[in-house]
Amino acid sequence: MPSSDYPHREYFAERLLAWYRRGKRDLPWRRSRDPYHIWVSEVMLQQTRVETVIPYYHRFLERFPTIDALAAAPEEEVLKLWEGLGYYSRARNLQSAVREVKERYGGVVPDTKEDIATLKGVGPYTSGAILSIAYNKPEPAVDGNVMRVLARFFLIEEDIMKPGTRTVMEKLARSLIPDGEAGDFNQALMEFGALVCSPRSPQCLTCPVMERCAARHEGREDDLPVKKKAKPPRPERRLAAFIEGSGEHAGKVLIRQRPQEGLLARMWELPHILVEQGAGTTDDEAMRLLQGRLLQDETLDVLPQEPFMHAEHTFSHIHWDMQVYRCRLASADGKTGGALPELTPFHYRWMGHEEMEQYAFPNVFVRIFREAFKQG
DNA sequence: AATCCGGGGAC
DNA sequence: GTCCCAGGATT
Repeated sequence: MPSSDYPHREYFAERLLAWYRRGKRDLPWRRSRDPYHIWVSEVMLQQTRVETVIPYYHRFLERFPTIDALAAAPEEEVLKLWEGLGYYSRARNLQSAVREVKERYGGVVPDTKEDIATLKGVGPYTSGAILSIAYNKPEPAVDGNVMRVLARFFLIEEDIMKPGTRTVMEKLARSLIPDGEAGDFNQALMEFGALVCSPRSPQCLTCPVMERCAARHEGREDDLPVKKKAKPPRPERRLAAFIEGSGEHAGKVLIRQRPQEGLLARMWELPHILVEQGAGTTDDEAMRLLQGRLLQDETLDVLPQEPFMHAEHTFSHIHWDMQVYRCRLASADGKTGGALPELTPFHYRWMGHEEMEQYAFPNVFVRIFREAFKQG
């Protein structure tokens, strides 16, 4: 159905815009007009809450205030500033795209859909967000929030997980933008979704457009949007080695860097192995498995000593159940400086406690280190 | 169309 | 425990 057939479009847009201007939140990126700053905020906000992003946004722009600064930075430093935010390819893509802007566009963030959509990590949402917020161009910025709001007010019952539904939403959202008000209107839509038309128990009693909300009239605001349920994360059992050095490496812990691609790409971690679900259920068996597999796969000769701690971590699609064992190196003299594993996908290194700030770790390992160093 | 890619907060 | 969030890339 054509967007022009949806009723109360003008009412909806004007009321929402007025609501936004009456009491919009004072967010850090709303204090800047720099398209680069807007861009950074939008990438950080992908799948991430406003409150989570704020401290990262400040730290990131303090260190990389300009496109030139980010373009010139070492990649590890960018990754370290992203530590804990998740979806780390966002950081790599952002830096890659910033370098592209510097080289191809003379350091000016493009202001056309065609150009900006070619940048790495800039999809339909981020493209529309930058064009509308930074340049006030009448492009829709449809995220999960916007789809929820539109699904309710206009009673759209298609599954919002289907790509086709997104197209419908984008057309409708485009048709709603008041002349010359793209930036504020798009932000109004998202702010409204976050504060009033929330996923669960929407605040209909304070809603500025409740009178003409189709879902509200049908009493179905709790049933919309329709969204197919995601598959549960598959369980993975992992055994990790907390290996403390001796001799010249006394007081240090052996860490390794993950491969260039895939899950947690280029992040650092404790050496660990993936075992079958039923395997290593007793500590004795687990320690045998750990020793055997680290030797076989990584040519890393360790002697597991005792269970150290247990850690769980859930990604979108995987659940890690990780048992950590305190280990010693098997080599008698402890001299392993030239004998760290090679010819594996990982890069090994000794790390002193005070060197943690140089390496980016997934949160599950940050938690383990924090607990380990607390014990001394 | 389905899967991969983090982490945390609200309930 | 459950749900979902200011999504994008890859296949």
